[in-house]
Amino acid sequence: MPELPEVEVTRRALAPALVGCTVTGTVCRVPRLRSEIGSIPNHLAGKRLTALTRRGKYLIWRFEGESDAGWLVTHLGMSGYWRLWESPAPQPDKHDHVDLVFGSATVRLTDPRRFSDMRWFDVDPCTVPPLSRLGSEPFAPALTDEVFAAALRRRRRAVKEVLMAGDVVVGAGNIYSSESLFAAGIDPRRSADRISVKRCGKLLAAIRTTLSSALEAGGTTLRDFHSPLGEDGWFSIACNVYGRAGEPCRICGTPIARIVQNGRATYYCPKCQK
DNA sequence: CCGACAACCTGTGAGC
DNA sequence: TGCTCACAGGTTGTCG
Repeated sequence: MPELPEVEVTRRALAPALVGCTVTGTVCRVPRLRSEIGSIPNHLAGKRLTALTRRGKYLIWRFEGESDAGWLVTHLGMSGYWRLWESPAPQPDKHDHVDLVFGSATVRLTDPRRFSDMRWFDVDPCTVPPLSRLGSEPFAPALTDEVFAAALRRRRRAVKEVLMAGDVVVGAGNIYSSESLFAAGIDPRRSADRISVKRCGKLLAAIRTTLSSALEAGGTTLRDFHSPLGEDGWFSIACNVYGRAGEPCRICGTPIARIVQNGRATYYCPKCQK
């Protein structure tokens, strides 16, 4: 569900409330999400959260204890979200799987589809898989037009699939990949190695604009995304192509096309995107 | 090494 | 109303 903007919105809501606080309790109501999570409470008990950062769509929780420290890495999958309660959380509902209690504050992970995940790391998670395999952060200054173009030139594969793979640049999922390609006027089926340097620059700018405007809007085009502070189900961003198959392109009026790439729906304007 | 595809789950909306 | 089917934001593992 959540792409980079939703994860960053989550991070920004949780960090001020929780960084510096110590874990006083945990509850796991399911034995596993995508992987076993039963051991998580053992790792967290009594540790202080000293940083909450993000890499791609992963949240990285740095915990420090008296004698040991480590990192909790969480991912929201397709349908997960964290909700923050400053006072004791209400009775758990059907899909409320994990609570992390920090004194009077509780963060609760809810996820109907259970594709979300959490894992404990004793070493910096960015140095080991799967995070070590991730591509550049979209807003990293080191990701210049030239670097981006050079990376795309090495891929003989549809550019939409390259964006989705996340090993060149992270953060744009299925919605924002389609939207970015529309904004850049690039056909999602075009092989990544056949995009000019100039148009690669345009695509990178489009990815940045798309993600940052979603972020500014408070994070979402997603039907059932819930922000940690309880502002639910927004529709603050009107998509230009995603989910609009058959509807007229907002630029030229041509019906928006829907195709499937690598098992995922892709939307584009056959006239505006070449 | 790469690409195609299944798997992991539940919920929702469309069509009958 | 109620059934069945297709499809949904992501990642990972397997097979050819």
